[in-house]
Amino acid sequence: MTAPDQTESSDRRRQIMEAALKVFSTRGFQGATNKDIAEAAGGISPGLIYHYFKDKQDLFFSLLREQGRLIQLADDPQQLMSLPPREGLTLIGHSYLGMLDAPENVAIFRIILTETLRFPEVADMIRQTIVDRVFRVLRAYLQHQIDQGHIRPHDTSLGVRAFLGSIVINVIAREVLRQPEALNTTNDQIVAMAVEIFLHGLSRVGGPPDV
Amino acid sequence: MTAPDQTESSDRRRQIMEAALKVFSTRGFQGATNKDIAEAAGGISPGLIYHYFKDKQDLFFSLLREQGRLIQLADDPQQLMSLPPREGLTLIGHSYLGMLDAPENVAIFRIILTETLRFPEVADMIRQTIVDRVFRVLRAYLQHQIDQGHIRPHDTSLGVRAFLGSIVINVIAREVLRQPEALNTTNDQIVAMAVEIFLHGLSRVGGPPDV
Amino acid sequence: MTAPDQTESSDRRRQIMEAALKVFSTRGFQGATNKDIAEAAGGISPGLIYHYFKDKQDLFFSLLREQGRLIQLADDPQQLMSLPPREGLTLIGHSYLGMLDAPENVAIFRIILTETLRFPEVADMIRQTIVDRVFRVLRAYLQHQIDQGHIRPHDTSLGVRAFLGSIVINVIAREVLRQPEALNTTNDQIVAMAVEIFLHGLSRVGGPPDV
Amino acid sequence: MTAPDQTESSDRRRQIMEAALKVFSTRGFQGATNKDIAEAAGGISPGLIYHYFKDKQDLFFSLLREQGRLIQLADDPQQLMSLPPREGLTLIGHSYLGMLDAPENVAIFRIILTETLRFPEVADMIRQTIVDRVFRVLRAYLQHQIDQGHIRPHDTSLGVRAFLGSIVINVIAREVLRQPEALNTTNDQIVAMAVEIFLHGLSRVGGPPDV
DNA sequence: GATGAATGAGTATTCATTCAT
DNA sequence: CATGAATGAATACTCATTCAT
Repeated sequence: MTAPDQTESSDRRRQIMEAALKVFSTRGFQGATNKDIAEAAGGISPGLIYHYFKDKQDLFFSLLREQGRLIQLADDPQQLMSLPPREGLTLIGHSYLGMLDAPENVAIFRIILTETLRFPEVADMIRQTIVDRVFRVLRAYLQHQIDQGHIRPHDTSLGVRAFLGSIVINVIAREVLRQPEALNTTNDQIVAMAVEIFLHGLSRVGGPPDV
Repeated sequence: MTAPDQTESSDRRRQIMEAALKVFSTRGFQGATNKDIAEAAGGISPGLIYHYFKDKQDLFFSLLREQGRLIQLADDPQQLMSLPPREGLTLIGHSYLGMLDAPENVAIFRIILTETLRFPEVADMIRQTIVDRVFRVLRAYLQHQIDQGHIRPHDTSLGVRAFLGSIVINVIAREVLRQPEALNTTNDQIVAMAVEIFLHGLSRVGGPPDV
Repeated sequence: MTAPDQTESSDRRRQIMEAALKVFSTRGFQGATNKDIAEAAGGISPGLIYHYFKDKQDLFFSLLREQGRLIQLADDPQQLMSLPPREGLTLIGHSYLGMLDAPENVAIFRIILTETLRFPEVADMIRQTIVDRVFRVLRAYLQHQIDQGHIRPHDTSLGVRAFLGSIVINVIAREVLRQPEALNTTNDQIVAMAVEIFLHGLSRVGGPPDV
Repeated sequence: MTAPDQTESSDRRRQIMEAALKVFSTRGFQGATNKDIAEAAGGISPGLIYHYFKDKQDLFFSLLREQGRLIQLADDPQQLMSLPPREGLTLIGHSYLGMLDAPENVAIFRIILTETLRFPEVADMIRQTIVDRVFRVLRAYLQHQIDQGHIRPHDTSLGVRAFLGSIVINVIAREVLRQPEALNTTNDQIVAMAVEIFLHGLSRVGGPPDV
């Protein structure tokens, strides 16, 4: 008659993880108390967390694992591959940057930066569930464009990092350092600049006409 | 004949700060206990820390402040300005990246990423003592090259971030995420790629000959 | 049939306050450790105190506030007013002195003397919850007796203090200074002397016959 | 050539005791740190205290002992005894109350109230050096007046306390409870009221004419 | 499932006291 | 005499975790 227990239980579990995501992202792993999390989860009792998770660290890792899986990337390689460099990179850039705009993902991003030092496993986990996926897609795309003759051959591992770095640093400047200039920059500007540089550079010599 | 002995007390202070730098950078502000720091400072009594610093936060901030001041940048603008783009950017890139190679500075970098969320003041301090100085030098250089006609006019704020981002991300990949590919990359490769992309991009169309 | 069990938690709270009252009154606020209090409260864990009180000062103030409320005074003004001076003052004197006989109230009295310097708020609180109430009753009574022509007009504020002072000093002599002579004096003697003096004085000139 | 060491040393000792008197009286024994005292003593080093006193408690007791001795009372019994009741009591009252007006003595008074509970020895010491002396003088005076037929025979121990209590309570009301009415009262008013009550009481029946 | 009282192991901090200089 | 660095013991307070209900 009643809804299956399983669902109800999963809801509660998810509710706790969502609360934990918020709290961990603002206070860090050590700074977040179980009481904080319990309150953020709609005022449940701190003890209840231990019905769903072995301990605080288990909650933390479960959170990263499951949240990491939810992150959506430019994951339609089929369609991506057929795009020419400017369009493809713009798509990837926006996809990646847009991902960092969703509050849950900013939270994850903060946690990565914050807790990776304390828990080496977090670095591994994040690499496996997020970073490597992005890199794989982007490297495949670059290789494809090289094969197509649109882009010069180069160390794509370095190339991928250079391209993503020129985008991601803006998020750090915004969210971590809160640099005034960075706060006024739109995602469009960021991606356009990253793509333009990646493809043509800013040198006047031998480059395309002025931007 | 020798320098006066009065440095003894300052030595102890410095000794504590150096220990704290290590401990904070691996365990974070909250994770570092005074006991840890006291042990790292050669087994002194934890109470002694309070002779030199008001409290843990004072130690932390003193540390960042004084360490931040020590960071040496490509600070000879005179010589820098006269260099053509490739040489100038390479110099800046190496200067910046080399700075991050010194263990104390990697520690500072980790702390920045880690504690900036918990202490907004840290973001301010770091911006003032480090980031803004780097940005100022680099923006001035770019503007100069634009004025000279070597580089196309563009939003230099975005340009600076793009260039530095394509370098700094390698440090994150190395030190934070410990990506295997990033660990095998030399500083020379990183800077060369960043400069090449920044100046000419990787597009075959209208670009220079293959790298 | 029996009262609901929900008092369990309040019982614990009260148990802690009672223990604290004892410990504070003998060791003072600073001298009382949470360990002392926890042990006096039946060997509970010191941490448990923080379930019921924000911190040590909150426990201390809660204690004074709630205990202060419990103090019963000659609070039936109706009946009091109709009594002639000797009976009325004797009643008030005994009521006040008897109050100081209860061990909890001696404890409160000690705390007042002891901590009022460190916490000005304690003085305010005690004045409001205890002293002002006593003074109000007694001043009203004196004024009434003046109006009735039984007592000469005078500054009743000073009069009240004189009467109470001649009683209270015996408690100080007993409980604080432990003067041998004071220890042998009964409450009856104290009150009788205070009343006699207050009404007739001890001068032979123009006074009543010998006591 | 230099002043005798002994004096210089005594000066330093006295300087520390004076500083300690101030600090103890505002912060209590436990609340006063050696650092506080050293600073109040003109910025000497905390360690120096241990040249003159065995430990903090020794400083505290030395202080009370020596300060107690300094307190000057209505100590010319010869002259006192010859005064009639009103003049004699007024002199004693003013002498006692005036003593409490000197800041050092208010400090002592506060310390008595505050630390007597923690150190039973303090009660003994104070009783011996101050209270008993006052009582002895006053009891002798009362007995003399009784013998002279000026005052009715009574338990002079109780009588002394009643008289002093009606005065001292005003100091408590002022200094401890900070009662607004008490703050506006002059010493003259206090003593006059205490003497008037002690001699004639406030009853209209059989008393002297209105005050 | 759910609560929240209870514990115990920690942690920052304070401070009297010592002692080398 | 005098300093102040150094210690160690104490202490208020926090919090993850457990468990009886």
